[in-house]
Amino acid sequence: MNNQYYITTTLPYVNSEPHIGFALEIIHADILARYHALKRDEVFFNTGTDEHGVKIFRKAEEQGIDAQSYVDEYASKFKELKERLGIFEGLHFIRTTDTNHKAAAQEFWRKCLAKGYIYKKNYEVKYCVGCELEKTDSELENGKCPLHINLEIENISEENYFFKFSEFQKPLLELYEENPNFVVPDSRFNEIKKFVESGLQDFSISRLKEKMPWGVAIPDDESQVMYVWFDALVNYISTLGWPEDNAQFEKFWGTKEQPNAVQIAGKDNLRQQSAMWQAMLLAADLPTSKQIIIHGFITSGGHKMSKSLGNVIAPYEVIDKLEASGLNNQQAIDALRYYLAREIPTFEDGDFTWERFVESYNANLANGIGNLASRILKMAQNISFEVSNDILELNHNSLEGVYHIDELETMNIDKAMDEIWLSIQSLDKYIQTNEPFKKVKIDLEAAKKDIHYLIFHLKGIALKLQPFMPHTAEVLLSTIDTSSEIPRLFPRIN
RNA sequence: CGCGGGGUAGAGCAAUGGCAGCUCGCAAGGCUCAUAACCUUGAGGUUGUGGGUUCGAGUCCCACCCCCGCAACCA
Repeated sequence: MNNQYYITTTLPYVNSEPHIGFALEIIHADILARYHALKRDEVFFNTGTDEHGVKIFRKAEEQGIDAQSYVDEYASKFKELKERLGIFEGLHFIRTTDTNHKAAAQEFWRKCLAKGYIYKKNYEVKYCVGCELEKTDSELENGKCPLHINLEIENISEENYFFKFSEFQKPLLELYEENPNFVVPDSRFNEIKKFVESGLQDFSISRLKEKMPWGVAIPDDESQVMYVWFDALVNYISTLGWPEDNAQFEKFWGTKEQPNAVQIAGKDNLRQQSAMWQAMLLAADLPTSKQIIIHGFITSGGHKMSKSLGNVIAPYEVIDKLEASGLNNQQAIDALRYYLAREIPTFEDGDFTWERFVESYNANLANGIGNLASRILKMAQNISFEVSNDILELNHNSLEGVYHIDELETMNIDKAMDEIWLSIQSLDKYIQTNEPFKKVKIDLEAAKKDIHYLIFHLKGIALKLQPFMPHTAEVLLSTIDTSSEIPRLFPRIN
């Protein structure tokens, strides 16, 4: 049994406001982090912000402020996610502009360079004179800039540092071979295997400083800065204090014999996390990750969220809307957490619309757990039910000996919640079948037995809800244990 | 011949080759502890199209149609 649990999200790029897709990722990670903390594992939970690169440099220029002030402002917005989404207390938040991160990225670079995996090469840049910007192939249509069809694209050659990705085909395939659960779900694992099998090309990992100074300085070369990807990926270990704090690094990141790091990422990040970053770790002679969990995207009304479609959903917007419907902040957070964890399939794309949200909220939170708690607690109150010791002593470690949720061990967050809602349903059925509300008038002892059964199992449900909906779980637990005033967990909304 | 995922009830999804199911929504009945909540029952399907294999196909094979991603230095 492992006593250390490391989990990290990817770092969102700070060129826009927090997006509900990232809320999904951090909430998934949070559920796993909380789950392991409840199992008494020592948890290191990392997130942060990716702050270098040309896009940010330009945005700051546009706004007429320096890049550092620009990223400072955005980083604080992302830091707020912790409070605004009810994230785990011990969350570590790293910024790629942190001094220790930059130093770590440079040390990482030196290691790769020393091993001979970094070299210089001419890099062909496609440049649109009209936009005065570099363009990638995917941005071009028929070899022309779609915004300036009348202009020819110019090819400019510049010297960049390259990473010898091509040398890692075999090592990566071996890594995949030896770790049959390296990437979940299987469909994504197959996708990355195919990609690696099809051949790897070295990629550029630097930019000319004179054109784009907003990056980590390259050791012993004043003329270039690191390409944002290279420095950003290093955050997963710089957050642990690598390279200085080797003890903490090994404790949480693990060793070559026993890798320990779990990473969660969106499907757009499959290659970067499960191939490029792993190759970089191998190049630097460091342990690889243990597992990469790939989640899907949230669509909005069946379409990819995009600014031009105007269907982007911000997590704060959902919370504000719920508060306007009469929920308090904590209830709103748990309601959002519920939807993201249960209604969005853990490994697939899922849809978010306000209509679906309301439907699911009313069915499962208001009518489900909310109403169940309310009817059970009311019956208990009516007969002045006294909480017995076996109920008081019930805690998360007494659930089948230790805290354990099967479906969470395999990262099936939505399925884990399905199980909980099956229990909720079965308690509703129990009440209907046994009718303790009738027994009260005929046979008080029998009614007490039923109510004891109900309260006991309601507390079990509350314990299982802890990682998913921490506030709801806490309210339920304290209400049961202290027989305090009956809360209305989730009022109906419309 | 670029790669991958998908098409099943109004919506969202599930079904080792063996009676096509679940949740929401909808309708009827029941119950009164509860937040017009809860329980039971019901309606709703030619499983994208056309072939094939098989005693038997949503599932396997072939062809086609449609949708959605990705197509690598755009993080």
